[in-house]
Amino acid sequence: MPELPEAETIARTLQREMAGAHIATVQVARRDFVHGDPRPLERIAAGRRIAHVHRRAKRVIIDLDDGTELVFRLGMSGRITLHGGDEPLELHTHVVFRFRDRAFELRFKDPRRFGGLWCITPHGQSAGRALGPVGPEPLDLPLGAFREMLKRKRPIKSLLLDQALIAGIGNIYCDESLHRAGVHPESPAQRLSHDEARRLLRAIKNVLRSAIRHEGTTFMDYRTPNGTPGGFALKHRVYHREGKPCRACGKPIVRMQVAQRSTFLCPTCQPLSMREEGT
DNA sequence: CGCATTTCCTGGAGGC
DNA sequence: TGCCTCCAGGAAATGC
Repeated sequence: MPELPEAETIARTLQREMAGAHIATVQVARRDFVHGDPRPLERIAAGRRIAHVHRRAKRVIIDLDDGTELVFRLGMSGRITLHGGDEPLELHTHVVFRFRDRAFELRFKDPRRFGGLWCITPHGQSAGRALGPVGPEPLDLPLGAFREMLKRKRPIKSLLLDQALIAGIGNIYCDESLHRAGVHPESPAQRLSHDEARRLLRAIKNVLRSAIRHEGTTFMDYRTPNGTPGGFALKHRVYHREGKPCRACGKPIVRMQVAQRSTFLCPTCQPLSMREEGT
């Protein structure tokens, strides 16, 4: 389940391996997986050079030398991998890039197809489904702006998962951050104290930075582009640990539904925030 | 506007 | 073993 740290890991790997690469050909196996400029991606990208690879929110973005942006949204089962060209195409491989000056090819596969590839050309027609609005990057977010965001009644978990408000946090890192901050996922956002808000933002940044250092989290699908799993699962304190002892207090981790998502928490370490308004 | 619910999709897990 | 149902998840669409 690629969230911000997984996308960051993929982007860094691709920037290291692919910056400067000359695209020879592009193969699109599923036309409805590609959005944006309606012209064929094969013709837009072939012959271009990869200028830079970076990340925004959970998206991996390849900048081409003519200003075209290729935006990869990974959904939950999306994978970008580098393969020797002689390896057989895996099922659900929707787009393949081949290069003049690289031995391997770049493949984008996504069995569940919650992801997609957006081709944004500099003066191109912006047809097709557009990308939704994206909030600020959490790693750059100042406390003041974060507290401004919290002025809503919604459960804090549903707010942290809202990409239009804050970018890149998914189910795993949301639960981990809330536990580290000692905040209950159902706490109304506006009921968090100043100290809870400060702890939560700090926890989000620490969890994301730590996960990036470990190259992300691997439960099932996710791998770095070179095929190695991420190492962050070992550090999980609540996610997928229902019934197991809380690493802080020893009481069992509880599972519940919040914001239509499976949610893991320690009710002892994460009391509901009850601050009265205006205090 | 704000928030909840439904939908998309496949593969893996669990029941029998 | 094999078949069936259920469920995970991000985010857009729909409903109230």
